[in-house]
Amino acid sequence: MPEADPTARRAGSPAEGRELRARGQRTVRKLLDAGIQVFGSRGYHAARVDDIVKLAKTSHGTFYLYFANKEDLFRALALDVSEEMTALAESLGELTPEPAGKQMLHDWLARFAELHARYGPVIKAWTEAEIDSSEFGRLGNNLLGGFVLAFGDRIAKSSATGVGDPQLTALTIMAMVERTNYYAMTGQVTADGTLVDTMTEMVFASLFGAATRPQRRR
Amino acid sequence: MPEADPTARRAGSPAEGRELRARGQRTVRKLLDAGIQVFGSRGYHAARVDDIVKLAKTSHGTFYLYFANKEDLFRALALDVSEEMTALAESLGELTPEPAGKQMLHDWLARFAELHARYGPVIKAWTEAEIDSSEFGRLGNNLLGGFVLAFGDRIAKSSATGVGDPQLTALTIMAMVERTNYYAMTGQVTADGTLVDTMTEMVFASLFGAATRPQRRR
Amino acid sequence: MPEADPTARRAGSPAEGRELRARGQRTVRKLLDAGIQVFGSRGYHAARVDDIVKLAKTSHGTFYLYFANKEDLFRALALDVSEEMTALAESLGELTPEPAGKQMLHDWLARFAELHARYGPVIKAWTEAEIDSSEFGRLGNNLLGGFVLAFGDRIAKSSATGVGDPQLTALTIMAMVERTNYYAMTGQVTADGTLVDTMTEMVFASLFGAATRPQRRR
Amino acid sequence: MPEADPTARRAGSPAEGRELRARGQRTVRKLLDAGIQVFGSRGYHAARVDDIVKLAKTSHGTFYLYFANKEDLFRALALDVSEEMTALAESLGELTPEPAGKQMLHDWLARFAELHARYGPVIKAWTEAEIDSSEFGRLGNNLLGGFVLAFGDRIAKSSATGVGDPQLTALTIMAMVERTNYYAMTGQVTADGTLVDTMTEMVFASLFGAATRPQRRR
DNA sequence: TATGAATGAGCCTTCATTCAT
DNA sequence: AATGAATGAAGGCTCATTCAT
Repeated sequence: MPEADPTARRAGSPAEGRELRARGQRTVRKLLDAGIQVFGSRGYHAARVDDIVKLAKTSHGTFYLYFANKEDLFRALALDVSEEMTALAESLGELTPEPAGKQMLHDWLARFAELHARYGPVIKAWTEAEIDSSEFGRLGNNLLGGFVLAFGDRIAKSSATGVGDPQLTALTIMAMVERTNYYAMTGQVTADGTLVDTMTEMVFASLFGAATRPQRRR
Repeated sequence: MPEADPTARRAGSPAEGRELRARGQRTVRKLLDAGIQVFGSRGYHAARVDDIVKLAKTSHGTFYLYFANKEDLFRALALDVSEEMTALAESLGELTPEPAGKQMLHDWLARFAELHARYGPVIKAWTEAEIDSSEFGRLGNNLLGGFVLAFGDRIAKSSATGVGDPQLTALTIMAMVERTNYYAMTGQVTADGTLVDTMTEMVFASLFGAATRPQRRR
Repeated sequence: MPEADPTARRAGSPAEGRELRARGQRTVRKLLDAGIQVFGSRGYHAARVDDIVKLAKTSHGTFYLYFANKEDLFRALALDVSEEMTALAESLGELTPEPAGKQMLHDWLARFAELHARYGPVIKAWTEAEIDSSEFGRLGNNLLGGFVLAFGDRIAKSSATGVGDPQLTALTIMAMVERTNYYAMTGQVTADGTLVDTMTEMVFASLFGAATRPQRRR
Repeated sequence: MPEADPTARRAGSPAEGRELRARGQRTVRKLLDAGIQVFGSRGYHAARVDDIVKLAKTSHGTFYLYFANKEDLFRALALDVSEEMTALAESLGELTPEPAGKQMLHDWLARFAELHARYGPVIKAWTEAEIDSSEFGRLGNNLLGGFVLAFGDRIAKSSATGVGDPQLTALTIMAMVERTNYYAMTGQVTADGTLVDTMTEMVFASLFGAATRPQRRR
């Protein structure tokens, strides 16, 4: 399971950039990484450029060489998240009551958990940044919207006819998935495979009932 | 130089401690109400004492007459929420697969939605305030913890044996309930009765399967 | 010759304001006065809000209570100057070759010198501020423009038919008057009555020739 | 670590000191020219080294290879101006009431206007730089002083006995000449030959009266 | 009990200057 | 001879909190 290469999608670096620019590239990455950490631990508003700069072992001047301001760095991070999340949403397969469908769902939720573990801090700060920035707000909506649309679409196409409005169901499911991962991140629950298992059962049961669950058989 | 009387801050406890005169009572209430609004619309950090004071049509001096600082006002609000939420958590009845059990669940979720609609802004800001205040953090955990404990307890006592760890299931359920209500508050979904219905179905199905759902019969 | 009351034209203070507001009024005036001094000695860009605040014996916070920023304070000052200068321009009387006309000119130039002595520092900084602010620029043009128009008008109506374009002549005259006063302010020449006398002679001669000058008679 | 060679900075002195290679010469010239433009359009303080460097299509590092700092570049420019202006001051001929004298005056003013058009931006910034640099201040005084001395001397030697103190008269004349050219530069008046004509008339009339002006004859 | 003027620590941002390549 | 990334001191501005009335 290869870590997505963080270099690949940022700025204008085709493969690995040229020698001379390598330094700048490294600095930008240090700042972005520091940003993830600081936004995560302090939140958007409480995050100080000074914290980010210190963590990245660089200077204020350098920060403003690459980013217009705090918001700009955050936006860069948010865009990254947005892209990866959108891709994930679109990768959701067909929902079927068969074990294969359950497995697919399980894997998808596992990938969501993985992504969330990496970008959770940004997502957490996002909610806060959303507050006064319409752009972030829109991004936030689109992010969720993408998932709800994708999931709702799969529900509608599935045999889970028992549920009500597919979109609404999709929304509650995504609410659960997002928030449970958030709880895991903030340490309010231990994040191990069990969490993904439990979520899978929850979603599966809510869509197809408990029929396929062997325990119910006894 | 009298320390602001802590009892004065609690909106619902006029019995203990020196009573405030009617005028003071009114001022405190105006400030608390303004706090809910401003924390809700701006978030904890971005909320300005000036905003609160202006909305309450009073002055900075008066603010600090009743509250030690911004955090203090927020704590007062948070305690209110905490109390009401705890009471709600404890009021959850027995979970049964019968229609009566479903009805109980539906009513309970409706009451949750009601409470959330009232205190949502505070809950929203809570997440943000949590970040750097261990006390708020604990409050937050306890709040969620109370729900998870109560819900987990009811699951364990129910016939929903098919689910895995009751506590974990309870957590995912509460995650869904909380976050869906949050989405409703931020307008990312229209908040009407349908939402409560959908959540009820989701929870019910995830606990007892789709057996009671007439649609599955055909 | 009464000093123009600086209180009269600023802010919203009808006669002397109310008791409670007196404090604020005083603070604003202290800041404006400090502004004149600091802008004068350091120039617009080099002037530090800190300098102004220290001279006014107040704090940064207070400064921003009354002025949006450095530019705002400067604009307030500039408007004062603009108003007084415009009034002065309009007060120019009829230009005649008679001794009475010369006397009028002399008095008018003396009043100009007086005003310049008071507001010189602001006028000096103006040139600098003009550079990047179109608003200030326009103010500057209008200021000069008012004088040129008024003076040109008086020339056109006078018997000084020998001169070329009245407006152009007026411009050169105002250039001389303004700049000479500036030299006086910066100490490049000692500012006493002789300066006004010399300017009067200059202007008079350039308009009406040397005919009225007794020295030429011999 | 070689101190920037001071001779390198003087645009017109390639003879003394180590000669720069052609490339270096060109770079210095580009920087000086860019300096004139940027100081002119932005003013001394608002001028950014970055602006100069970009306009000169070179780098920060290169800038500091040839100039110790921003002030150093400005000084180089100021010295150029100073020299040319001093030369001009000394070239002023004899002031006589005859047409030849008027012609001489006219030509001299035209040359002043020419020089001002070229170096105006520097002169403009000079005033601002003067403020906090005693050296520039002195330069400024000397510059003006040279003109006043030269002009005063010519007045004293002339038959213009009607005027008062020759030095004072010279000062007001130079004030007019300098400021009118400044107005022309900033576009507050259109700069064509008429301006020089008008100034010539003004100066001539103020020195010798209107006797030679044909218009007065009728 | 209430007011609003005053305070100043703290944070974001700029830009002249240095340094490694 | 040239480059441009990096630096950090300095300055503008905000806002929670205090104080005089």
